[in-house]
Amino acid sequence: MTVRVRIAPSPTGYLHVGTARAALYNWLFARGRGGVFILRSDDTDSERNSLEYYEDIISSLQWLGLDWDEGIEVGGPHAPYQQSRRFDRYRQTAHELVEQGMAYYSFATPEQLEAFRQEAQAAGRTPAYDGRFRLDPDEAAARVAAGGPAPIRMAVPRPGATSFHDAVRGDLEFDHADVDDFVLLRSDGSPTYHLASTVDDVDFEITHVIRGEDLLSSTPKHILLTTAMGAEPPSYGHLALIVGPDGKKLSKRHGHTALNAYRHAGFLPEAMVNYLALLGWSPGENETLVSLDQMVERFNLSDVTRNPTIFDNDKLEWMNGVYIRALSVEEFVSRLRPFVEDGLGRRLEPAEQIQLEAIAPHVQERVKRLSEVPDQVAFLWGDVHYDTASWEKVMTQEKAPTALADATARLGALESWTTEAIESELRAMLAALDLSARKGLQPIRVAVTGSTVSPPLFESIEVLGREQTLARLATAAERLDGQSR
RNA sequence: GGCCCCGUCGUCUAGUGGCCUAGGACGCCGCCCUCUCAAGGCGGUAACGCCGGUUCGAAUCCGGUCGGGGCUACCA
Repeated sequence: MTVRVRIAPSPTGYLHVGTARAALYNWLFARGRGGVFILRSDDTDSERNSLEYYEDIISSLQWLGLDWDEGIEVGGPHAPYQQSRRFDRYRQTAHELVEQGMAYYSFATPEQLEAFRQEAQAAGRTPAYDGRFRLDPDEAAARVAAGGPAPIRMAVPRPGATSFHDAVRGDLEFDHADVDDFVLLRSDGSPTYHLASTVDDVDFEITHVIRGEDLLSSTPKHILLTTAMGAEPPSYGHLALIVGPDGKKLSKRHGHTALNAYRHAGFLPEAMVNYLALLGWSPGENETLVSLDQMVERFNLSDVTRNPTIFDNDKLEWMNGVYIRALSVEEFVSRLRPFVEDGLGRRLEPAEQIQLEAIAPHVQERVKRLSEVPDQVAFLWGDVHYDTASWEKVMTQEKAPTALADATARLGALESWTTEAIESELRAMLAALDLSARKGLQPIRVAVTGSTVSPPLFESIEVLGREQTLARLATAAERLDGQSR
């Protein structure tokens, strides 16, 4: 039997990192067994859906490199893959279940239900509605015919229990006393999540449902429903939740939960995928850096961990740095150009593009995120901005003026503007003034780049160019002079 | 409250009765390298929640306990 798995986000928010990880695991599972990966849109909530979120889900998945074989955008044999377009099918199913006596119109009032729950809780029982206010079929039918709106509830067989084997957690059993007669169809005729999701899983012939642990206790409902529909339940595998530093389900207050935030922050999709994969799964053999291909080869649901995992930004950043450094310089440049142009607020001129390519190898090993690059290369274009702390720290040194003057003279007279020549001139300056490289070069760095922290000085000077370098040395000298008077 | 899941360094994890004086990675600390910052190299810090039991032997099996989390809607 062909493996068919799905990921079913709701377009009521940007793609969440937890959903992204679930998508990745489903994708790995499918790809590793010649299966089919499906992208479905669980858009039953017309109030909160938005096109922006819908598009974000698609672009985020594409960015990660997770392609789907069937689903929204690409279509497939079971199209449409949007729940909002399948309401008739859900209603039909609910009505069929009523006819078969497996579900019923519920006329229990909210007050009755509330009182029941209170009482159950007070008595130390699970507040699961057991259908005690259910009308007999004839009376219910009469009230429906009279136009009384009512939700359709599942008639959960009691006593009874549902047991299943969870691919990551093992054998589980739920007593039906703890499963309530859940609503299938609301009184306004709209389907609940349980109904829509289960009907789709059956119709789309899903074989394995790999999803978050938050749905673990709803699984008996889904199995009951599937069976009631006369279908064979899929296998289930529940992933532990991704939590914040406080151990609670990852949410906005912990920081970024939207995958696109990481994209914009300059994380590479390769790094993101690698990190996400390791958040709850280990390839074994003490390995940390794993490519998508290797993951496909090794991924196994039984190797997925059961403990909740805390999202560790530090490790993600470290990993991203590793991936950035592994890029070829050309690749690095092409990926970071958008970030640089964004920072600049304009397109790069051809000459600037050449400068960027020249400085790239030196910033490549100094950043953990692409978004850090603009700041590091900003000194190349536009006016120098002197960082106050840097200036204070370095330019107040006794020999700073002399070093600037000497460097200006030497570089001004330089014939070939190469890193090597620049370095030897500046080292000659150090020797002449009896300064250590550590101390003597800092004034030059601040004069040229504006900060005590920059890419390597000699390379930076070469890339900046003779004209600009000399102009900046002059500006710094003037400014220093002005301050000393 | 009820039901369910989970419990190895700060974090992600390896570990499936002896190979564990518990391994790797991030972080942190120190040293080296060095024109700044990084990167890199070397070294260090640090964990089996607790109590019983089974066993010649337990991180690994069992029970309890404590702790954390999820669900508990005509949300998804």
